[in-house]
Amino acid sequence: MANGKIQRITPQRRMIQEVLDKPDYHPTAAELYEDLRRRLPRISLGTVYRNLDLLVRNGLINKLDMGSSKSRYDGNTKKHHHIRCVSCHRMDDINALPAGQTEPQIKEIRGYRILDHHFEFVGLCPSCRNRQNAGEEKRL
Amino acid sequence: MANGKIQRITPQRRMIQEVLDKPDYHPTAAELYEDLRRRLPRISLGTVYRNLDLLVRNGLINKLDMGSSKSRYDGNTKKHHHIRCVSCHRMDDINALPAGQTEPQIKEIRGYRILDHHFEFVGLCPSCRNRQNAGEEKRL
DNA sequence: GTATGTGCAAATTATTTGCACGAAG
DNA sequence: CTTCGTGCAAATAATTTGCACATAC
Repeated sequence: MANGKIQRITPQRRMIQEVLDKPDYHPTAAELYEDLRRRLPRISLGTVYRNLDLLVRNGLINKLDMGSSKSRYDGNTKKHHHIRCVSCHRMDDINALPAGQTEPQIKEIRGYRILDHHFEFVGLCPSCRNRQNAGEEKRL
Repeated sequence: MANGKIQRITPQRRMIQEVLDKPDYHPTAAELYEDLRRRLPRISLGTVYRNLDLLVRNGLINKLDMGSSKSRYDGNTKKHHHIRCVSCHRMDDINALPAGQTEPQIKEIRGYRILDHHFEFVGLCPSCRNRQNAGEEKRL
């Protein structure tokens, strides 16, 4: 993986993209690795990380770093936002902003040239709302 | 640090809060540690992490996990948003949303009970705009 | 005086990388 | 065939933790 361009299509690479194409699926590298192993038993975690990094650098997937030490990856490259569960760390897509909200069009703030923006909503997912006040879940 | 409540005020704990009170200051744990060592030469990195975690759990500071493997910490607990430089990872506060933007008031999306939301703007900070197209900086 | 907090060092977790072999083009 | 990619294992980087001593209250 000398430079940053994708040169070859390997089964590993193709499968990573294919699996990440599911909607509302934002796995960590380790979760993705477990998924992939069912179909490519000899794949290694290093290969998963190398390919994720390559796909991110080529703009084919996105890396999400939010509220956890582990990165998550998102195959949906269309503009959208996320909602994350504070309790179980589940993450889902939000394709349209809530009523009355519009995407900011501004190009400069505080001297920065603005390239992009994200919303993140934080809350309790449907499952965690139920067993809510059952104390903190995994607090990773 | 048996449970989650702050029991005692130690010089280390007081100094961490005091240093984090500066505006537009969002250091990583390691950066904060270096800062603190100038005034408390014997402080340890473990103590910094333990106190940051405790302060976060008590709502006295915020932890920011965005676009990097290192967490940053923010002493400003008033509602605000951030802009982050893609190149040098500098991060600044945005206290008011851009013209036309309002804070979402919605309480539920996709079955989640919404507790909070953040905007993050991403762009090039003033310094990096200058030496821009000078290729990628530290890509941490 | 006692429980909580600290410093230190070792442990853990997530991610990255060197190297020899394998496979895409 | 040649270069790029993979598996494996070891290396790094960030964060957490066990333990004996120190200190806030």
